[in-house]
This record gives sequence, structure tokens and C-alpha cells, in this order.
Amino acid sequence: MAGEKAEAGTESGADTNFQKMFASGDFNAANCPIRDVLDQLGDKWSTLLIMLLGGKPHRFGELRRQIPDISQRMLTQTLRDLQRDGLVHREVFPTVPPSVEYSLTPLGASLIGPLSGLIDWAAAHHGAIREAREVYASEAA
Amino acid sequence: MAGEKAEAGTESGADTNFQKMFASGDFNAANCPIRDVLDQLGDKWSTLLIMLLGGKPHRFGELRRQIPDISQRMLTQTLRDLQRDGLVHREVFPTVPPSVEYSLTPLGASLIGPLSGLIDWAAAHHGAIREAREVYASEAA
DNA sequence: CTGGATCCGACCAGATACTG
DNA sequence: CAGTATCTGGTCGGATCCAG
Repeated sequence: MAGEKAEAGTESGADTNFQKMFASGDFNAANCPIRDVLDQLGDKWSTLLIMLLGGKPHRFGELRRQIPDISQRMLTQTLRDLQRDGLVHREVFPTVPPSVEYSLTPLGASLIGPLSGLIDWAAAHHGAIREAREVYASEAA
Repeated sequence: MAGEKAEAGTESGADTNFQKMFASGDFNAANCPIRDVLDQLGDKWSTLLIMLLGGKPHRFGELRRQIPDISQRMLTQTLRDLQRDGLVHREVFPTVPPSVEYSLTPLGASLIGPLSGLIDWAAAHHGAIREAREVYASEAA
């Protein structure tokens, strides 16, 4: 299969290197770097924390107050995962009582741009999505 | 549902409008449109399917072959969710045997851009992330 | 104040079998 | 070919108690 059917997409034009990578045959979701990264970002709290830390560094309790509906367990765990991936920096100040500050690493900061693009899209179209959901629900009935 | 309609502040800066929205107090993750949308996109297969359909429409079995490690159940379910959100169009051809074609709606196509931004980031930095993970693992030991 | 550890329910997701 | 239905295990995530 050597056919170049790129022109079929007409105006899409944004699939770019994804289609190329996918067509390269060596995909199969196992060695897929996208999934590897998106899996973490796709969880319930990661993106929210990243955007929050993108504004300014936060302390633990500060984050907990900013996100009322996160449990302490999930906050700890998500922060540790992000730290593990090199997106978040954790700094402990040996004060009494102890305080810990979380901030984005340069790698984490570089994610803000692309992530904002997606968030902007979500904000812009979530009305249409909710509408589509209601239409679908009423059709199903 | 008390007062939908989030202004979303058009689109200008990157992190700016998120911080603005967050600071506006009208956030709290309950009425957060971001979470509403990202929740669906963040699941295991949505983004993959969207990018795939962004290339060209696919039939059901075609998608299943393209993604070997998706179960038939998850494929059906994810497609239905995307259709419900108005991102994917489902067209049935009453042939024998029956065939169904899935394609992106204009709304779904508009997502390709922002999503590609994130995917490009993932592809570009996933090496750094894997490296960070190994460092973290060795430090933990 | 910042977490670790544990228990436990809820939901996600795969395997399998069956239908039109 | 394109699904639906059911059973089941694994993981996510909240609540609570405890420690430094």
C-alpha cells in the first residue's frame, strides 16, 4: 500500500505527522508515545493541576482549597505522578510546621501552550456539546 | 442547572483566559466546562479515534483492524459517546451485508487542530518524560 | 501542615456468546 | 459486518485513621 491519499482530507490539513506516524505501521498502541503521555494527562486531575500550577506555584493545602472536590489521596497521588514524569517540581521547606511548594518544571511549563489550545476549544464548544447530548438523549427516548 | 453559558473570554492569550476564568470564582469543578469535555477526551480511546477519523471516514471493522488492542465493546461504546457529543457522524448503508461509516462532524473536525497541538507536544517530549520516570524510579530505590 | 496506609465501593474495560 | 448482552476482574477514587 503505497497510495498517497492525503488529498482526501480536503480542508482538514491538521492531521499532519500523526497520520504519517500511524501509517508507518509501527504503531499498535503499545509503543505509542501519545498514549503514554495522554494516559496521564487524561486522568481526572492532572490537567487541572498543571493549569493551576501554570499560574503560580502552590502549596499543598492551597491546592486542596482551590479544588474543593479533590480528595487528599488523589491530590498527593496526582502530584507525585506529575513529579515522576518531570512536569512538576516539589520543594520542601524545612520550616515548622513544614511546608511544601509545587511548581511547574520547564517541561511542565511547555505543556501549558498546547493544553490551553485544547481548553480553549472545550470552553468554546462545550455549549454545542451539551446541546448535542440533549438532542441525542431526546432521540433515544 | 443554574445559568449555563460560560463566556469563555474568546481566544487571545494562552494561559491567560484560564487563569481569568479560574479567578472569576465561577469555577469549582462542578460547573467547569473544561472537565465536562476533557473527561470524555481523556478516556482511553477517544482521542485516538478522533485522530483516525480525522484522516478519513472509517467503517467499523476498519477501525477495529487499525486498533488491534481495542475490544469490540469499547469501540462501540466510544463511538457512541463521540456521536452523542456531536463529534462523530454515523451513517448506515442498508446494503447486504450492512455497512456503517463513521466520520467527523464539523465540530469534531474543529477539534483536530488543538488536539494535534497536544499530540505534537507528547511526541516531542515523551522521551524526556520516560527519562524522568526512570530517574524517579532509580531515586526511589 | 503534609502526607502515608488501609478499607471499600463504583465504574471502567476485556472476554465471550448471541443477534439481525 | 455490525453490533448487543452479560459476566467478571482490575483499577480509580473517596473516606478515614494515623504519622512526621
